[in-house]
Amino acid sequence: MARPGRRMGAVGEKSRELIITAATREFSQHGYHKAKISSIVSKVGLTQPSFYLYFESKEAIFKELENLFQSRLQDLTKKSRLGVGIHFNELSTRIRESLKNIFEFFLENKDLTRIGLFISPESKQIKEKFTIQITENLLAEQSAGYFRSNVDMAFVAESLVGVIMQITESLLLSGQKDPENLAAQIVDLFLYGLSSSSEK
Amino acid sequence: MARPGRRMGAVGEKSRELIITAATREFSQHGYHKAKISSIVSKVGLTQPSFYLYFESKEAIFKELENLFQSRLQDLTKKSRLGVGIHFNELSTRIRESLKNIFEFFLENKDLTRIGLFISPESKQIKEKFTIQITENLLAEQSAGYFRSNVDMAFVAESLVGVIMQITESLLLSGQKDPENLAAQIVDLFLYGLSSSSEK
Amino acid sequence: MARPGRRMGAVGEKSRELIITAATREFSQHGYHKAKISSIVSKVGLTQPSFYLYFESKEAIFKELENLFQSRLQDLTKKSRLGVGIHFNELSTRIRESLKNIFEFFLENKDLTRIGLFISPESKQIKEKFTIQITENLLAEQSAGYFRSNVDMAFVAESLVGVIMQITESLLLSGQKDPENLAAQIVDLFLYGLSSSSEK
Amino acid sequence: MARPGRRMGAVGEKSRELIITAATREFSQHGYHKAKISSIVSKVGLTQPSFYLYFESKEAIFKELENLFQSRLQDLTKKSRLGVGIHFNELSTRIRESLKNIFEFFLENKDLTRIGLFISPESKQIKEKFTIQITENLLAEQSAGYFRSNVDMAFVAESLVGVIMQITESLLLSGQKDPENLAAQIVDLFLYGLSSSSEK
DNA sequence: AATGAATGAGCATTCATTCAT
DNA sequence: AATGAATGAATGCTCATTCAT
Repeated sequence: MARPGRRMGAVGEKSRELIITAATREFSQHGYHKAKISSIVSKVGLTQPSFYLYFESKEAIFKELENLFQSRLQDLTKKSRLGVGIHFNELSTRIRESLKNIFEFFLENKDLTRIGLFISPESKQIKEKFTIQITENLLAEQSAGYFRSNVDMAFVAESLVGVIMQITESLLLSGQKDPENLAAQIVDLFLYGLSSSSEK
Repeated sequence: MARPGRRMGAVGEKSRELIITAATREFSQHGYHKAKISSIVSKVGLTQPSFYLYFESKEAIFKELENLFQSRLQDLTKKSRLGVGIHFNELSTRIRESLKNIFEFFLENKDLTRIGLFISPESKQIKEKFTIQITENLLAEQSAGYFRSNVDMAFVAESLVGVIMQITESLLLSGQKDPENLAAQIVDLFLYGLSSSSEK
Repeated sequence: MARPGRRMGAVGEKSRELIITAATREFSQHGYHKAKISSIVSKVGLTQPSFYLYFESKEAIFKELENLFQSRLQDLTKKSRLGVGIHFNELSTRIRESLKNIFEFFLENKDLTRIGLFISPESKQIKEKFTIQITENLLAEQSAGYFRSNVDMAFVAESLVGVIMQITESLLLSGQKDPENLAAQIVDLFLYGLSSSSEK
Repeated sequence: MARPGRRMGAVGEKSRELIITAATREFSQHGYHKAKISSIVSKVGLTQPSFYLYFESKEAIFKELENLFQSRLQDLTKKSRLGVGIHFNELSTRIRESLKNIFEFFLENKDLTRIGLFISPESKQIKEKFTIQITENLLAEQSAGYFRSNVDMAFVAESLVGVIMQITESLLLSGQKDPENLAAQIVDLFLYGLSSSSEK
């Protein structure tokens, strides 16, 4: 059994950190099953047993990465709740800002994002929590009268999450578009729809 | 695509079919790596080597399932191109119908859908092709004046695909909502958006 | 169990013959273990089970080929015993003739020869029997005064067999030299040796 | 050539050595295909996976044994080139000595020799190289006037190699004759031939 | 005379994990 | 803090062979 509660000196701390980084890359590139401990550890210049000095198991480090992603994402979402009483004009700006922040986080943490959103078997749960938070935000905004009252915000949240996932995978991580741009397009689409009658 | 050089009678054809079905379920439940050939064939009442009578390898049957999903999805999407000159009123009905068909297909082929959309490493490519077809459909509709001209249809297609994926995973396959309902909500959201100014 | 004692019609006889030929080639090219029944039989346009109509097993057909080679080789060697009372002058001619016959047989039956001499685990025994026959022939010739009396004919026979094997593998089957030529060189070497004192 | 990237201490070095020895025996007795990794390692008191700590694959260790045999044989042959200007009387003694050394090497490395000469699919190439070296040695000796000028030394080398192979298989490895004896007989035969006219 | 269908038996290889040092 | 050495457990795949038709 490994010693997860072990006291660590500076060197150990550094090794642990390096393993985390290497593992993030490895899992992101090869997926959970094809990722090899031996490969992770050799990138850092250590041998296999050293891995077990810092982590219980392959699964354990993977879960740690999942959690890391999830908690950072959560922090980000929490911040994005709109304050009450903002002007209607500011609305789209604020939402756009929130989305931009999320995309920027994804872009700055490509590998971790790939793990959390696309590789982890827990991705469904991760997305669910994400969806719930968004739903709450949207509901608040709907009560404030910013949105149509006859739209199911839970459904909108699911949709928004879907769009974010897809956009992230195909346009963001590939480098085709930048956060600002994507955020703007999403807001436009979700606020005004496609109908030619809403042409500005 | 059976093993090259092997002739098959009715019994063999049946066995092959049964293996396909069992494999679809196995891959859907356990993912590619954890799926076991032994498990697949034993469901059918055969032994391991029999598998290799009908398929080259584990990878080969998986690819066959991927292709099966993709080609069926493609057929479905092709059919959904709107004819020219329909009334504006019919538009949303027609789109709703198309979405409903897709969701119904997903629902009737849950396991295959899970493989094609969520398990296959090719899912990105599958979604890309799907997106391209949708883009084409949308562009035709945009030229016909049904949609705002200042919206990037490629982006809308990506978004739509994202929504379809997410909705499928969280609301459709879980049995929470039915195709009709989901199709209607999507159309409403995408056509009119959230803005309270578009409240009907 | 197969039916080796089975009555066969003309068609069966033909199939059996074709399998023998295909098997000879297959074993010659790939060795015993890598040779595949499926491969043999498909060359003939039959399916695997048909093989067992004519042969007990993979091992059985291989043994049959071994025996075929051995008995043909034996016949050849028996014929080459020199008649008594030939002139000393004729001696080398007669030996040369015998060797030429052997090489011609090898050349006309390349695949079978490869099996008998180089592939079969029984090749040692085959060569032993061959050696014994040659020893007998040589002893008769030695008693007749053709050869030095202070040379061990058993040893000479072993040597001769060794030369024949090596020459066959490296110069004959590869097509570099012809039987006549090889036979002549061997006779020259074995009769007169290398010593410059025997220079003619 | 150990597994790339693996460091080894004294214990590992020892294990590797033991596996080499066990493998040599196993391949020699059962041939390449019937030799089992499990059998090899269990002789050493290790389990299957340990094998892969020291060797890439079954094929890799076999090739290593082939190379080992070949390089040792080459060293031996190189040493046996006769110095210039030796007395004619010494000639046969020197050749006899060389042959004796080779036979002694074979005898001391029975299993390795069986692999290199009789089991390896590369045996033909191994013998070819051996033949080339012998040819060179013989040519030098022929130029020095020790041998008849009208004999093709390449052919003699092939013959000599053939004799050595056969004698090794049937008389040496079986323990029937000793190196000294065999060397003497070969020299006698090759130098003076059988002809009763060369009777001493 | 031939074959479609199926299987038993076997074997190399991979990888996460442990432990004494 | 790190590692050399070793292993348990698992699994995909091959091939000769059988048998009912």
